[in-house]
Amino acid sequence: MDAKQKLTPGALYGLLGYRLRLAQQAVFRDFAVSVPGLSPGRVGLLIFIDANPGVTQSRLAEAVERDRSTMVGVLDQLEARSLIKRRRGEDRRTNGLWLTRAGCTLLARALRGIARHEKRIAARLSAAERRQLLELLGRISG
Amino acid sequence: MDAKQKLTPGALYGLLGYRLRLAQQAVFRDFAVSVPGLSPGRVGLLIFIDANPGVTQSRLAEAVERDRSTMVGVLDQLEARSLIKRRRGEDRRTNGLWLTRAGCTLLARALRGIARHEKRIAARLSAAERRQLLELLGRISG
DNA sequence: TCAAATTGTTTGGACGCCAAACAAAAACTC
DNA sequence: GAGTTTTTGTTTGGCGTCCAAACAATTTGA
Repeated sequence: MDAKQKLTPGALYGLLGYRLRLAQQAVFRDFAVSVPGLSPGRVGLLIFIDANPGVTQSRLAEAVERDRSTMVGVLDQLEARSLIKRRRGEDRRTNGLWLTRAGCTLLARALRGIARHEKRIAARLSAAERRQLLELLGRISG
Repeated sequence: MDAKQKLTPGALYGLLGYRLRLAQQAVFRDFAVSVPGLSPGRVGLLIFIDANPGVTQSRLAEAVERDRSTMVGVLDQLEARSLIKRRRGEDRRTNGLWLTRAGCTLLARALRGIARHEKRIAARLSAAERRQLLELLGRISG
């Protein structure tokens, strides 16, 4: 009942994958607080569509490194919430993607939340450290 | 057909959460190749149980920062594969966890796979960089 | 002794990953 | 131009992980 026996982390704590998961979990939790109602992944899509209006589903999926088939359901939901619209392209296989006005508005709000979020996260890192973290992460992503 | 219009990443690429996801995805993909048949999370559990035989479900969940309720199903599966066993503790609410012999064997094999995996990942980083990456990730995880 | 907390569990929901298949449309090949 | 191949969006199904709320059994604390 007294002191719980100490837990030895074993090899676990030295594993990159494990440490990445812990970090990502912490970041996502903070994100959820700062940007309610929109998951990191979804905001990412909105940001990307905003920066590339008319982008195709496949190219979007490729750009954010997600599966084409995963994209369908997510976009369905965003469309159902009237945040984006699809429009058939001249290549009639494709759907072009645009933000609706509501989507723009929500994105703007989300971006303010993200700013707070990033600020809170970055508070634990100096600017140089933050930059280097991104650099090292980039090296790992290939 | 020629040059696809360039996609501008927008604010996305500067976001820590996004970059963490990309890195983790890359690491997990490589992991899946190096350690077939066992997800990173599950190997983590085996490692932890091995280092802390008799550990309780709740304490295990807490240690690896997962939910108690998530743990149940995963442990069910590991037990169904005869990799671990549960045994009721003297506090009769608890289940103590141990690796079975098969679990030990599989873990040993997995650890060899992980060694290859980490080596391949670490190839993109110097030892110092790797150390610093872990340090920075730790800072973020809180 | 009685109320409160803990443990494992179930249920239900959400998100994201992947693989295999399919029809429509476009791009190639001959 | 006819026929094959490729691409695109889609559906389906499965897996892993996360979270919240509830519950019975058990232990702890008042």
